[in-house]
Amino acid sequence: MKSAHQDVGNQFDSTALLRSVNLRPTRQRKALAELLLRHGDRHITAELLHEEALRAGVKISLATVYNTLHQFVDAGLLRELVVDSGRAYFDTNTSHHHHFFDEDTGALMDIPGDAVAVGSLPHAPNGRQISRVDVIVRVRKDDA
Amino acid sequence: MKSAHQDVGNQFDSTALLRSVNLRPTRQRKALAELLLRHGDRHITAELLHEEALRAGVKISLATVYNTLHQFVDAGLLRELVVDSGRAYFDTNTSHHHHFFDEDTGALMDIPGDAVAVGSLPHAPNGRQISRVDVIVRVRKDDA
DNA sequence: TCAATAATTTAGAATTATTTTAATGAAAAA
DNA sequence: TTTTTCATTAAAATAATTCTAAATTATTGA
Repeated sequence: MKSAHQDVGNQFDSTALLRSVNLRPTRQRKALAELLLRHGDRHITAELLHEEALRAGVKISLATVYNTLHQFVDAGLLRELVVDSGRAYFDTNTSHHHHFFDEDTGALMDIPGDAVAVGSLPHAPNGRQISRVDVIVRVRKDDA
Repeated sequence: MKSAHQDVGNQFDSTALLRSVNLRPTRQRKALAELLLRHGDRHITAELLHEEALRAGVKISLATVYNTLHQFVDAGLLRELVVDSGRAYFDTNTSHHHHFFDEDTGALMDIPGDAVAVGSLPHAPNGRQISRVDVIVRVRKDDA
């Protein structure tokens, strides 16, 4: 039998995590943090995460999923990826790395380690500084 | 006085260009080809190109601008860029090069020559082949 | 040259992803 | 607790793009 407390057996302390980035540990934010960060690296859209939360029995609106994802990005818990226009992907891996993007399926994959090396960057124009370098390796079905 | 023929003094033959890629040289397609390809490299959105066409006195609908941009991409006359989710940019430079993206202003700039070198690419997963490698160097106002 | 055919354009409706609004509910501070 | 502040939500609003079906225009072949 399940205990009466809402202990779902999460392996990390989402409350502490949220507190550490100055976000109130609400039911919704804890649930999303657990869905997103419990497992290893994930690439997900707001829409899909919302569906996943609902399937997991979490009552949450799509607007809150959007809000929360953006707050997580601001807090450095997630990184936002732009690979096809029209939808935003969120990546739970915030360390420096690049991506494969499958043009046929829309799937995103991390490129392992430093398998991509960007040599010699140009310097940024006028009063600008480089904030990030994104490398997207687009792949598609082999025509062979 | 202007001649009675519709000779607007374009420096290249848009009709021939369109024919060469199997697109009928309609009034609208010729006008867009001229706006896009007359000058050097451009990065533009459908919305902005539409406004520019209207300002130039070309009667054309936004739907046609979208259709035409995609046809030009398919024909290899343009390249579509994805840099911020929500809007698509089209680049008149179809040769191999990369981009700066100014996160503050939304401006795109070509990165000159081979100022960016991508060393060692990983090979594509399973039955996939690499179709393109995009490098986007995101810049923002200097915090200094 | 001209009708017949096929391709293109268009206005407007529809779609998709996302953001905003204004009201209600929950967490932190007093 | 009570108050204050922050978060959530449903629903409406917005933005970019695509679709639809009708009207127009380009090309082809007599």
